Amino acid sequence: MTKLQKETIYDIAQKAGASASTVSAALNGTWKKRRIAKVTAERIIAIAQEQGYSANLQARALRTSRSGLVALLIPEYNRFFSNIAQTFSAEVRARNQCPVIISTARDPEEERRTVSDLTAWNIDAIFFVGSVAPEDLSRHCTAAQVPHVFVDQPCAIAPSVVTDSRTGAHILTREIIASMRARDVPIGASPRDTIYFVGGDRLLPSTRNRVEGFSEALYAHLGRLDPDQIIAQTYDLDAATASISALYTRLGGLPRGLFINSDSVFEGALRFLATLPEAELTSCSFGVFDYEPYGQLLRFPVHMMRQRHKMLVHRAFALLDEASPPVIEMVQPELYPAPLR
Amino acid sequence: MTKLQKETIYDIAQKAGASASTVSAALNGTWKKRRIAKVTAERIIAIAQEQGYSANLQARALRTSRSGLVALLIPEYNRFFSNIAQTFSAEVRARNQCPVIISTARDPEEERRTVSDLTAWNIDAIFFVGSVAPEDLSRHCTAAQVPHVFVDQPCAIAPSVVTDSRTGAHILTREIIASMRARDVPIGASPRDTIYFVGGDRLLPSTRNRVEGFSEALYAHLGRLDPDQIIAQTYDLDAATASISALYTRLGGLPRGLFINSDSVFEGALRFLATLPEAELTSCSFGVFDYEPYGQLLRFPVHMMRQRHKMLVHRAFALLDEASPPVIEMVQPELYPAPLR
DNA sequence: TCAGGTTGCGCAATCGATGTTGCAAGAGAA
DNA sequence: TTCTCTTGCAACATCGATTGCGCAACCTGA
Repeated sequence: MTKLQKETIYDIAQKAGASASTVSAALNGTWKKRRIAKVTAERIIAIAQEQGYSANLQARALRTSRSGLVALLIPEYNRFFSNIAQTFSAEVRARNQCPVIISTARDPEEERRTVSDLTAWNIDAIFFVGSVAPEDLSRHCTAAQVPHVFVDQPCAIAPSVVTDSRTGAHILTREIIASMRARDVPIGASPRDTIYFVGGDRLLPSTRNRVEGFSEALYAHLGRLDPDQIIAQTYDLDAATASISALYTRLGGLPRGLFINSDSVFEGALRFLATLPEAELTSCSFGVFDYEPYGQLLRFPVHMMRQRHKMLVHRAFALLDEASPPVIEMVQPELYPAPLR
Repeated sequence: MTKLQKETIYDIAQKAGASASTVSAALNGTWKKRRIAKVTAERIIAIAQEQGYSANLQARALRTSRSGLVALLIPEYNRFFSNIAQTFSAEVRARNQCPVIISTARDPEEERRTVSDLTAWNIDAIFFVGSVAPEDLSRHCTAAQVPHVFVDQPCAIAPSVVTDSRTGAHILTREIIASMRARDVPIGASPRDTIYFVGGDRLLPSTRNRVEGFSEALYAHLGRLDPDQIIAQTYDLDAATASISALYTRLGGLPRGLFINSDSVFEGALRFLATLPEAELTSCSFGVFDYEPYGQLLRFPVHMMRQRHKMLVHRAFALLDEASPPVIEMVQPELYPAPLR
């Protein structure tokens, strides 16, 4: 069993008959540079091992002003962000640093506070995922000289890696159109015979780009587009339930196509959809901009656009490593078409 | 904009015409106790505010040997653990501390390393969720004098809060039985006309308890139970797919009842189930020991047992607060019966 | 034997915040 | 006026690891 009273390099030094600085050098691997005899270093290392010594990281961080901590800020713990977190953790571990993951609930104030906290911890780097106010956060980090990168939400003044939402939305929309045509829906014939875009926040670039990709694809097919077809105020789950329900009432039934922005919106929508008879559901072609394995197992066909979370994270690390200037790197999402039945 | 060079209490002291210790006292709120004049304290606080000062937390932690960090260790980021993480974060924030969430991939070695890391950071407390080797971890924490608590997986030598898996499994099993009877299944008539338990790790207490609850309920109804009906080696998703598939082959079809242990197993199972025609699915009554909103929207009825994650976390905090001795506190899960169709 | 080079290691300052101790100035009492 | 309190604040040691600097001891060649 290890000591109750925490050991310090001074304790080790005493036991090894050396000085604290020698111990420090030995344990750091800098002993060669500091011309410590190999035998001395090895003796010290052996003693430290057997005593179960581990350095006080605050002291080290205080001295070196590097904490060995790398943070990931996510809005919440949904499937997409959790996947990102998983990939991020593994990568940080592989670099012998410590991953710290914090959710900020899409609250700009909370984001700022968290960044302050983290810089007060001399954090080595911060990954922002889906932040609400990127530029503001970036300025904070720059002021505190903290390297940082944005994922899934671009920042004008910092390196960013984002999913190509516009192209993705375009492709997904075309898939929905194809699916409707396969069912002989007279696209555009009536307000119900078209596609509606639901969910997300139009003020955010990702939603904006998805709306653009959606609009382009639909316009290319139909030659027109009603602004009413786009209902994008929030990612909130309950709001999604309400939106779909309202749309249903307005149209007197489900539309023939639905473009659903994000998995939380999907989940919210399903709460309403679950109350409908199966026949109504199968009369609508669904496209979801996100991937949710359960989606493929529902009673109606759902096309999904999966964001490549591993790629996003890996590219983000690459940008950090090369101390990249502000650029926006695009990663293409993958289409998961609905299984044929 | 804040300074480029980080400010210290010494800088503030100079600007305020005071000493560092006075500044420290003023900013800590301990100025009253240290007999600093109110005006002085207010002047210092004002200056610190306007300079955007924030304390170097390593220095503070080094001095006080309290970091203000509270850690949560989870096996992975699935829905249940993510919910726990969310609740945990909020609670820690409310206490003005900093939540740190780390996933250890169910790897005991990784768990130990992480605990070492955390104690090296003078972590204030650790919450272990679903740990593989609780006693070992607990000893480590005790040695390092770190308060800790176990959630969802009991520890013999530390306070723990767990879901009452046994009672929950009993109730869920009865629900499956009721559902089978409603469909006029001749329970026990043939190997297919009964319930199979799939997934989880029998070496872990939670799975063991669920198996017990399941067995009791089934035995109470039938008066017998074949050990073959219990297939519980792992929580792994791919393994679950394989298990269900093998069971299907063995029985020449789906059984009439399935008790599915955890959402990851559910997801794995669905990969196979999705390949079956709808009629086969509706011939089986499903019970899942976990809650997954999508489950209520599948093409077949699924009964679910939801773990009360908020309650689990709140009780865990309570046990920590009262510096509880080793006890195991039970929290009842909630049944979410399949919606009627 | 001595200048000059190399090897091996310890001294002490430092990072920034905290808190104990002690000192000076003013208030009140004698 | 002198003595005792009280008030208000600064000096300084401290937490533990890191690192620039420098000092011995030893070696080598002249």
